[in-house]
Amino acid sequence: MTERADCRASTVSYAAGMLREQLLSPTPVDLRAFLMRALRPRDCLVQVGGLAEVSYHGRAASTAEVGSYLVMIKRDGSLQIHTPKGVKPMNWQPKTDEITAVLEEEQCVLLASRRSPVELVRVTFLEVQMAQALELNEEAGFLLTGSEAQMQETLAAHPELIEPGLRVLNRELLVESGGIDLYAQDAQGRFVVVELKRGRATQDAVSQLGRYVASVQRVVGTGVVRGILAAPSITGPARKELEGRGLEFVEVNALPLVEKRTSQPSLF
Amino acid sequence: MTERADCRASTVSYAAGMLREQLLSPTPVDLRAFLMRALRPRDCLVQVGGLAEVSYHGRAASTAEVGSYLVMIKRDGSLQIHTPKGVKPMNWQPKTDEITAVLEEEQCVLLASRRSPVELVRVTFLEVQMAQALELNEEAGFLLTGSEAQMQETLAAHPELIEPGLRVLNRELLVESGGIDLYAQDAQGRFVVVELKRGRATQDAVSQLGRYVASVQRVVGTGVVRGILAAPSITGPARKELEGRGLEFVEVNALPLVEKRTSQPSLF
DNA sequence: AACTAGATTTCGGAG
DNA sequence: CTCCGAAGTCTAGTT
Repeated sequence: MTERADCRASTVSYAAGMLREQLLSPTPVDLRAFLMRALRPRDCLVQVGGLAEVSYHGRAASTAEVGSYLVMIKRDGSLQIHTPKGVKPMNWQPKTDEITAVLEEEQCVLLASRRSPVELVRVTFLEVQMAQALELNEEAGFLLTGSEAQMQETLAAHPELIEPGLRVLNRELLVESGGIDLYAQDAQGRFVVVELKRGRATQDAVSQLGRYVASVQRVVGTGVVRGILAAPSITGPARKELEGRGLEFVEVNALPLVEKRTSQPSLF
Repeated sequence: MTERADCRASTVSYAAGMLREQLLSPTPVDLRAFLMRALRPRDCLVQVGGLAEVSYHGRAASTAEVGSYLVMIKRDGSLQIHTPKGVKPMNWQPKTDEITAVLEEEQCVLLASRRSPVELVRVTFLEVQMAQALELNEEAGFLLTGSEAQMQETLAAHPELIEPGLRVLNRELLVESGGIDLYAQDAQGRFVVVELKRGRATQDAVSQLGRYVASVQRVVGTGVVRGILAAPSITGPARKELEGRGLEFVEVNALPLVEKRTSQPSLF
């Protein structure tokens, strides 16, 4: 108890380093002041953890009863409210037009609002244990491999991986119903629509391919238009649907095999 | 500088309260010990912030150069690595089968692995500023309004909102191609497949409806099967596709009515 | 602003 | 375990 009383006053501040400021068990008044101070410059990541009540009104509406939540506000004004489980926040706001902290009935209330769509997240802090402002400044390069875009690049350069004699005419060709991943011609000169999926292909992918083939068919007229779904695998129902529609499946891998590392012993 | 030196040693521990333990600028050895200690019981939320390098191998592969990141590990073993921007973490793992901290070349390395799919997130901490274990235990009720499920409930009870004389036979009727939101019969006794969307209906929704109608058609045989897409609005191309397939669109509102609160003045 | 489609989508539910 | 579909999906790209 005395410890907690002590904590109330404790504040850590460093000129340099990552934890710019931290309050333990602040009063509503102190918390509000902290939030205003920490959020204003929009240059650090702010977190508040403790007992709170959360409501959201916008595209839908939600309420969360009093519980332990961790609120995170990033420099770009994005907000997320985490529960003890799961990657996905309980409530969030990708972009905020206005974010304020007010005092209401002796409690600190965080309001994050957005126009277009009109949305409001409201967090009522009842018993805050920790509030901190983190400096998270060093941004660095990030590289992702294995996306569908990369797969498209590879297959555009090596269409023989799909079928011998295939020649790619277009990538991302726009037709009325959307964008065709690869538009090609086969060895017999027939037009081919290729739809790529980086993961297991579903019925949705078959529908997509079907739409594209129909669009091309309308333009091409009488000639035969083939449709190929290229993916590492396909679900059972999707295969049935595909075959029923006279479309084809070709197995291709999104990730070009990971080389085994011989330099270091594997940890697992 | 002296402050930072002081911090190295600083440790906060409380029997009760939310911040169970916190280290500022720990050494790799201390950090590893902390992580093992904090992660083992799987009863608190662990965060580590500082300079790190991150790599991911699994469904895709990614590498992030040395930068400032905030690592969050929840009780359920989910992991997320945040940059200063955006709701979505740079790297994540929804569930982890094993999570360990090891010392490698004098650095603390966090390894989070998963089978099915095989995935590994690897975080090499170079200069940690803050590591903390938060108690985030009070779980509470969460209620979301305006979901498609609620819309389905409302319309199942009041099918006349879709069309006079409509009688609902089934909700979530499973056919080979998926689950039909509402299966009904119209005033003329024709079978009706209703697909609901809480937002603007797209071509995908039309495809979905088309698949369901086809499935029912195969079962019913000769009789006419109608397909109705019920949503607050529909995109242009989706409407064209819909009409081309002989399907129908009915405008319904997702959110019934939000009661006005008269007890408190609105904040906006 | 509208529309499309990808995503390491996540998450939950049914079989 | 597979499969399916919703989601306040988010996010990026194009018209």
